[in-house]
Amino acid sequence: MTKSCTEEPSMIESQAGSANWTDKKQKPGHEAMRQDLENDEEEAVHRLEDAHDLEEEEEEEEEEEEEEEEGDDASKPKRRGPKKKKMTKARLQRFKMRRMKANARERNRMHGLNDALESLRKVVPCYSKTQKLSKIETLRLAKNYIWALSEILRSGESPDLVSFVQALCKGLSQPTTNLVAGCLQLNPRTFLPEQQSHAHGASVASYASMHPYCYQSPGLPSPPYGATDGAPHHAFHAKSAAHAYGSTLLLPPPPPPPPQPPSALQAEPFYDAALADCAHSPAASFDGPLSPPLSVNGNFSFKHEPASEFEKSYHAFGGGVQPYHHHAPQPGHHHHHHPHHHHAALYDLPPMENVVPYEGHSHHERVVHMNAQLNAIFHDS
DNA sequence: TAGGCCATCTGGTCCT
DNA sequence: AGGACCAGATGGCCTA
Repeated sequence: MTKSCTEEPSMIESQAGSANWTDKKQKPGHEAMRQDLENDEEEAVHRLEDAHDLEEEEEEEEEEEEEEEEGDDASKPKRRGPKKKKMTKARLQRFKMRRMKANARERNRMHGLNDALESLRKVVPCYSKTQKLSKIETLRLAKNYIWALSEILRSGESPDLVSFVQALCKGLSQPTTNLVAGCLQLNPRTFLPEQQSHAHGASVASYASMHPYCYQSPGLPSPPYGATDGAPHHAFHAKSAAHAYGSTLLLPPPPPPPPQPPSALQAEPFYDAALADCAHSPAASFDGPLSPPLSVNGNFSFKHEPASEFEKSYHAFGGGVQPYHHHAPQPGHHHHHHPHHHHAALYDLPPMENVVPYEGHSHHERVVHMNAQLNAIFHDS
């Protein structure tokens, strides 16, 4: 960054409200604040735009001013390079306006990013409006989730619950791991090596057979892949699609959800929004146009990461004990909404009662039901 | 108080 | 030139 001494943006930092904005941040929630900021921003921009009319006149004065300045500054060494223009009032105004517009754009951009992240939260396990996963944990969980589902398609086998949850939790912080386990109603003790044999007794598919009505599409919605490139749309093609693409796994859309008994809906308070969305439109929980097919390359594929810790622990849902890295980042103890304080530490052998089901029970059931459906597809076709 | 998370501002870079 | 994207800096909020 090359700052000229005459044009010093940091000096402008008191611009029309940046100080006010940070002050406001203290009070209301972020959502309310967002609106406040935008209002303030608009106001200020308008003010500046009004002031813009004056610029033309001042512009002419500037030229003269600059000439003068050149002359009487003989004591200082002359600066080489392009002549720096003095920050006159008009220029200052324009700079402020540019800066404010850029700030507004940047805010909107970040809001869009956050909205996208929020929609991602809704389609990975453990969504809750009130207890949000952090951004980084959302991304990690989503990555694991994609990988796990891809693996189901690739192998055509139903993973056992423990392995599935382990896969989901790979690389997540301890609190989030607890959360996911609780969310999927998995006894955290089953993560322990000595408990593995018990836990692996029940497969996802067999669990699904006991909970046939719990699948709901928002948890595993019709994904945004495959619609733009002629990839198979019908779930019936899942197996062939997965095989056809070899190491680049493409996830076909999941089968349509089975009929929902009213009870299943009622049991899903934290999916209400998603369910409502789904009621209006099957794709309502997704924003914008469909994305290209998901490629499970790079981080996920065996081909590219043949010995990753993730893969090893997962090993085709055969199960494995998730190692706990004590240096793993702790996502924090987050505001009012952070989930981490609501679940005892998984690795600390909490008493069972400390690990409460996460805001209902459904996602796990959706997952297992989906697995059962995938299995049915694999074995019937 | 420290640390995690977050929103915002900011200047640089790249692209159209 | 202007917008999008990015990363660094800053400061607030929250919990342990």
